[in-house]
Amino acid sequence: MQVSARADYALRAASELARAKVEGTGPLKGERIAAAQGIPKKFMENILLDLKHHGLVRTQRGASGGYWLAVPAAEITLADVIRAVEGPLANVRGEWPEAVEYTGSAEKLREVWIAVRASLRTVLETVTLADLVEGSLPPVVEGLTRNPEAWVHH
Amino acid sequence: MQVSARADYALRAASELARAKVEGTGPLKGERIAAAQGIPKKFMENILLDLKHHGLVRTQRGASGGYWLAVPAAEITLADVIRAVEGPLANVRGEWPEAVEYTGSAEKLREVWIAVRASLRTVLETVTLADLVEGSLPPVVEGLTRNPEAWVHH
DNA sequence: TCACCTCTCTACTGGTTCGGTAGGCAATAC
DNA sequence: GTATTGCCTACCGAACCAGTAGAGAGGTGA
Repeated sequence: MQVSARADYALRAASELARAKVEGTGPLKGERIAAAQGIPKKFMENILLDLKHHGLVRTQRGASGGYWLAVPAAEITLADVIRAVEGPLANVRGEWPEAVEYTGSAEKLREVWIAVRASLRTVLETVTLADLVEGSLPPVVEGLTRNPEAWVHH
Repeated sequence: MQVSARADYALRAASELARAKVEGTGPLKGERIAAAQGIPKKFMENILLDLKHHGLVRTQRGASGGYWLAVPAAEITLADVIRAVEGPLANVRGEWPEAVEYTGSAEKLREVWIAVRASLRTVLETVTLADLVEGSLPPVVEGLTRNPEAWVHH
């Protein structure tokens, strides 16, 4: 259950675009975003292109060009961004959780994967880019982070 | 956010061992487990060896040998099995969620990853191998699967 | 003691993915 | 027309993944 560099970079870049959107400054240049978040520039261009193809981002070329969000930051969830660059949020050996076949004592595993995906969604589909910019997460998510136990790795 | 073949196989094999434990039949041979779950035998031996090294499984060699759970099935969670074969449940670009540094508008991402990990844990640390065998998941997890929306992929 | 069975361990391999780079092309502004 | 910026495809090395191989060690039974 790894979060790839690609997904992480995409979210960081998107958060920069969200801030620019909220603050009303114009298009952000790739150079600026990459520098602000410490992302290799060419790699990030690649990633932002994916976001553009999925309709999350708009662009303009030329001297006064750059990138900006296609819709308000509050309408883009983190799940939207991740799906744009990585495909489905959760899958089992390359298949959708509901597509995997289990036999005998393992039968309930399918439902477990469904539950896993659902729990991922409750976080990633409720947090929006606007939440990142504002610095306040939705109550459900905030609640998960309150438990000190959540901050230790096992 | 992929579930690897290794983790999937580990859980399936473990569920077979759990059933044998609950039913009180003796050690299970690798051959039997592999056949029952359709797992390549040598690959599965490899995986079960990991489970053994982590103290989840005991073994005996020879004609009347086989594999069995080291502790009752109700005391082994799915998270235990996954961690034994894959390491940490969730990490961001190879690091623990709480170790990743974010700057500016991306700062809240760390808390998001913490929440993601916490939500994974609420599923994988509550379901035990005994639950799989009995065919009844804990209420919290069962609840997640009840929502029809959880069964569609986006 | 011998034969046979089953797990143990290390190494290997072929293929895919991942993170990142390169470079030419297309559009925009001045 | 020229400088600037994004667009797009291709490429590359390294790591990882799924699976295989095979010799060896510990058991059992005769």
